Amino acid sequence: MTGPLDQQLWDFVYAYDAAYDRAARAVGLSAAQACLLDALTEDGRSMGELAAALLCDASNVTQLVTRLEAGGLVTRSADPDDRRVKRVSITTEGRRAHRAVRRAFDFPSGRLARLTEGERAQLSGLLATLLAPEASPPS
Amino acid sequence: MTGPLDQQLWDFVYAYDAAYDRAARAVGLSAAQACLLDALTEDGRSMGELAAALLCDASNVTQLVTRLEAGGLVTRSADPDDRRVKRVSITTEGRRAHRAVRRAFDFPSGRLARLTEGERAQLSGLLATLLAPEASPPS
DNA sequence: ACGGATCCATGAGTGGCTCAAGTAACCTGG
DNA sequence: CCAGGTTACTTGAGCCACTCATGGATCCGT
Repeated sequence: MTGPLDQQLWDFVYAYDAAYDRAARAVGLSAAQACLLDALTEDGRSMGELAAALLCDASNVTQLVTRLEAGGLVTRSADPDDRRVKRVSITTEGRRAHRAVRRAFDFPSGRLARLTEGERAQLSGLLATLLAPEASPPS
Repeated sequence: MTGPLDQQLWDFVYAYDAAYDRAARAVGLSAAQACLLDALTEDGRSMGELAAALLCDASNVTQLVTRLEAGGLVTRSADPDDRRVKRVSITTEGRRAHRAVRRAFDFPSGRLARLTEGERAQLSGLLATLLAPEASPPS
């Protein structure tokens, strides 16, 4: 019993994803790289923290950071208190790229601008319901 | 001026994507492969039609179909009327896998079930506004 | 100081994706 | 009818994201 709403959701998510990908690519980044930069708003995060934030393997972060570092958007430095830990900092150019992606990613703001203030409030309420954590099953 | 609604949209899309990926992977497919099977509801589509439907390169479709064919979910056959064209058909097992993905992808139905009928109608209306094509610029 | 745990890197492997070049089949004009 | 252009797909090279297994360095508790 798959209704038109399911299709609308699919289409919306598809458009959203495609828009983000285009925004990142316009700045010369992949979506994953843009996400990593976004996770670096809080500067000086460790590789492990980034992996946790991005819900992926630490090894994946290593490679993403390596590529971003090669592009000069990010730097790696050993934590003085624990030399196992590498802290990643975003460079000035990295910050610029990050802002450029956010600017190019005009899909949400552009589309939401079609709604009235009241409609946005409605949507926010509906999303809050949809996003609420699952009811946890009894232990 | 990025508000909480933007964050909610991001979170929703993220959860939606992750759920689809998990559903596909639970059946032993990638998201892209599941999408291709989904595009094969209309059977006997050509490679080119699939590429157009998936908005990707024909070469990409070749590889996806090759892998799906190796898994026995799909077959390739030359079109008798135009031997350049390859028509792709979904096999019985392919149909089964496709149904399994749709069943495992319970995110939309599960979450939408939290809404009342009226709320779903609201959401549908909002999405219709958000998804409407851009106003075309004057020629 | 030893042994286990933690953090990260490396290497191998899979897949998705793109572009450029190739091949086979079709089609059209002379 | 056949030469040349077009179309449909494949192949190959290359990049990136991602995972898993392994390894090396550092830390920490006993």
